Amino acid sequence: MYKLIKKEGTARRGQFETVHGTVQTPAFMNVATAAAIKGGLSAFDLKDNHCQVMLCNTYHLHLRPSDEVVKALGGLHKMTRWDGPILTDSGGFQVFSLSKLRKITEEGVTFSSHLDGHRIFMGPEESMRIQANLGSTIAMAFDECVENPAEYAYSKASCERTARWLQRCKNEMTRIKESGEAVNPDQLLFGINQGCCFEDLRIEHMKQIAEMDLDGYAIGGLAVGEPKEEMYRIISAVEPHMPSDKIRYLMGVGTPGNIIESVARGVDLFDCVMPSRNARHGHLFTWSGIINIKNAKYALDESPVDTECDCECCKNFSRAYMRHLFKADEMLGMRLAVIHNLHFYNTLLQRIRDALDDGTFEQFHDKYVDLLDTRI
RNA sequence: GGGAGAAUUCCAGAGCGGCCAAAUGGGGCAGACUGUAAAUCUGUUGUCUUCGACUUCGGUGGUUCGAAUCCACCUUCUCCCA
Repeated sequence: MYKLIKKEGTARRGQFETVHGTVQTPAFMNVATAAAIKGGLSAFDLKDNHCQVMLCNTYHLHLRPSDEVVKALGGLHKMTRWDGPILTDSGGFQVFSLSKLRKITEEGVTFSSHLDGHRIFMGPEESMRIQANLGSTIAMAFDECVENPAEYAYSKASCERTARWLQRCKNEMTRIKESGEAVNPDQLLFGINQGCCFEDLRIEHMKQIAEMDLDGYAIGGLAVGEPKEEMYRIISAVEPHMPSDKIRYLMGVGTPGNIIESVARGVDLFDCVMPSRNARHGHLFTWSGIINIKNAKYALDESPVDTECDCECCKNFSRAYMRHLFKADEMLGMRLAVIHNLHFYNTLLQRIRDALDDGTFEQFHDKYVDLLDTRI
């Protein structure tokens, strides 16, 4: 359950209690789509790098190894050896990202598997059943993430359908818990706000789902191509209508600057593939801006990736060595890079919490909001 | 000693008279990435200030309106026979 500790303006410092531990917020969840952090990291690496919540994906795990197998293995926690909170994404984002391979109806969505093309049907009930089998701490409602830009009429219809799907999610989760078949009987459910970039749709939808007494509220469908000013505008429009006694999660966001700006607008929880994916591609976050470790200028640079960082990579190795590992295509380079970026993001959120505790978040914001997103 | 073949832009390797500054890989340089179909994708890679111009395909001559492509010789390398 969410407990607000302190506010600075709209920004919130709080904590979120779950059966798998308490999350200090604002927090960043580390993405482990297929129950592993891409780049070769395990749950133990996440622990070492101050990760609070691991995020896994319903769709991917349903395909492989299948949620029945995960259930047979005792659930995600036992399988991955991660003992903290796990949030499972519902598969809703794949409605968006697999857009060329899908068909949406009131019942749900028919996908083509990205692995072998076979047809898969997933609706609210299927998503809830899969997430129950996975045994995550937090299940996300099955929603439609509408692409941007979108027609108003389509956004409205989609939004209303997502609201109906949410009720079905809630009903199905209740049914599963009552049946005694859930891997985690205390599994929480978060609802997801949609409405594209239309403030009235967003607000109306938010008011509607706020009445459903869910365990947390997410803002979805942002950072999908719209300018960041649009994203901030929507967050600020929706925020006053989000229950203040519930945790708020901005899905799929974002850059360090996006996170700082969104915390300022009242968001508590984030996730993003950016730190891990960009790390695999050689883009590393530092407290002075973003570097591309593959650039020739680092060939003889013996300084660490970031002098302020105390991750395994920065404590032990030079930029020159990291560049070499990337150019030589050595797995170690990628692993160290992912460790560094996740450590950076988790530290970023720690510093944000510290600033909120000290009442100095505004200064922190002004110093870092642009700096951290700058390519150097 | 005799014979056969080959030399192409950073590398490998196409090209075999004009559509060639020269395919395709690799390498190099750079860019993108926001609830992960992503260890992926894109651009660029002779010189000059863009259109365009200029100098390139071992070397030197030659044939031709035109040569990386044909001819002669030279150089180097590979292979075969002694």
